[in-house]
Amino acid sequence: MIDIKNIREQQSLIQDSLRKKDKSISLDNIVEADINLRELTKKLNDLQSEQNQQSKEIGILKSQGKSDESVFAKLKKLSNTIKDLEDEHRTKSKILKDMLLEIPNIPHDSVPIGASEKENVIKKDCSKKKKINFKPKSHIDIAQDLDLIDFEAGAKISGAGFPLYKGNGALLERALINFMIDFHLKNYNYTEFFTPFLVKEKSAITTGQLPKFYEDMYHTEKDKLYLIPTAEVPLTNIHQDDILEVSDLPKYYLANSACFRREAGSYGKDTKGLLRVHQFNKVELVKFVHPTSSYDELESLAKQATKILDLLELDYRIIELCSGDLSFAAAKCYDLEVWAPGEEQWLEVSSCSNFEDFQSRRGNIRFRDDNGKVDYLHTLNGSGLATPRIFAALLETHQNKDGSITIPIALQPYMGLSEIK
RNA sequence: GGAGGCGUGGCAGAGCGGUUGAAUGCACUGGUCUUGAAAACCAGCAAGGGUGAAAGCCCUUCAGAGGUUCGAAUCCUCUCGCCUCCGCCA
Repeated sequence: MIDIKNIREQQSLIQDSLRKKDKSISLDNIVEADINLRELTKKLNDLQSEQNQQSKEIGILKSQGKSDESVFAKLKKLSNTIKDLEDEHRTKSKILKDMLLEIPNIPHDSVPIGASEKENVIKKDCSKKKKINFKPKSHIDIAQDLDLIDFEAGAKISGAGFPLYKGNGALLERALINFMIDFHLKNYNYTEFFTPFLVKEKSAITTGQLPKFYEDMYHTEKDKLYLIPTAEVPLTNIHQDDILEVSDLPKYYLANSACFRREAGSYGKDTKGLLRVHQFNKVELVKFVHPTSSYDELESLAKQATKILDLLELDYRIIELCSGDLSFAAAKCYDLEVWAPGEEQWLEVSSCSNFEDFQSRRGNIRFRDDNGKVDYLHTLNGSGLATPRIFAALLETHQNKDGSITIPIALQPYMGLSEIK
């Protein structure tokens, strides 16, 4: 959420910035609603002040046994006027807040300007272009040949997009998760969590999934809970409504979780295999940091995630997203993509974003600085990493001509195997 | 699912429907004292909004949302959370 005060003071500047993300955005309605609301607030405050004062006087008189009931009728009228204004105020604040919740975050100045993913910038290509001197199979064929995933059974149980990992496939999935968690814990100062997978609406508003992307989320009708699309949601909301001490920052949190995505609007795209599924596992990294350090933290976050790819011996590149491709809540974002030689395409396996104070404002996550001043902190998150596409790229990259898969050395202790055949 | 209890400032814990944003204690911050520290003593110590150059002034907030009343932390209703007992269950 953008601070209404900023919008008020520099509407055109902010609007121009937002249009780098989405050309159709206008702040006119918001500014008008804000002016309107403040007028109402002032009127209401004045009346409340009057009411408070007069009620106090009555109290004093009464304590002296000199109560004068003749003013009651007048005050009753005032009281009713205030009630009406309060109703109006409530309604109008809610409307303004709802409008603000629909406004995306402002892209950072360093973000390249562009309308779509075509204008994303390849920041670094770290692929070694490992030679495969035979026609590589797709991960779907490999998984079927080695009996790692039963897509049909998954579809029977839950529908398309719910892969059923089996045997060494299930083992590989588990190994990947454990390897990644251990790597982050061993090398960086993270606290591990295991979170709820269902969250309240409020939590999904904090991180920016709601209200705008309601259609993308699974939710339970009776209890009005939402299945998390990423552990970012519960992790970030750990500090909902908290005021942290500056000495507690930065805080680094990590969790593996199942992630649930309806993928509404992408029917027919990547329907086969592991490239786009409704449920997958992801190790998520979340940072709560001081506002002055958040861009340094973003660089280190992205770097950290790439180390996993190095250790898994995968070809990857780092993409700097252009303004038009930035997600709703992000001010700046790097995507990591791995090369899948069977599919012959780059697969997004991680998104590392700085949200600045966008989420902290929504979730009321603040810190007290050295001077005792309270302010919103900055939040970041990054996948470290999402398994299904890693799983796919790993099979396709490390396949051998005889159909077997060589397990990267870093993963072997977790598999107890050096190859799958 | 049934029965009951509870929810007040960073924490603990008062609070008769009327200057209660809220006693008191602890913690914290500043000061006095001390060679230094501790102790003692003094002072300060919520967040949000509006207005203002600032000091200040005004408003809101005692889990959340409504209601009663001239006036609500205090009374009523609902919701949420926590605890205890019973039932069910991994």
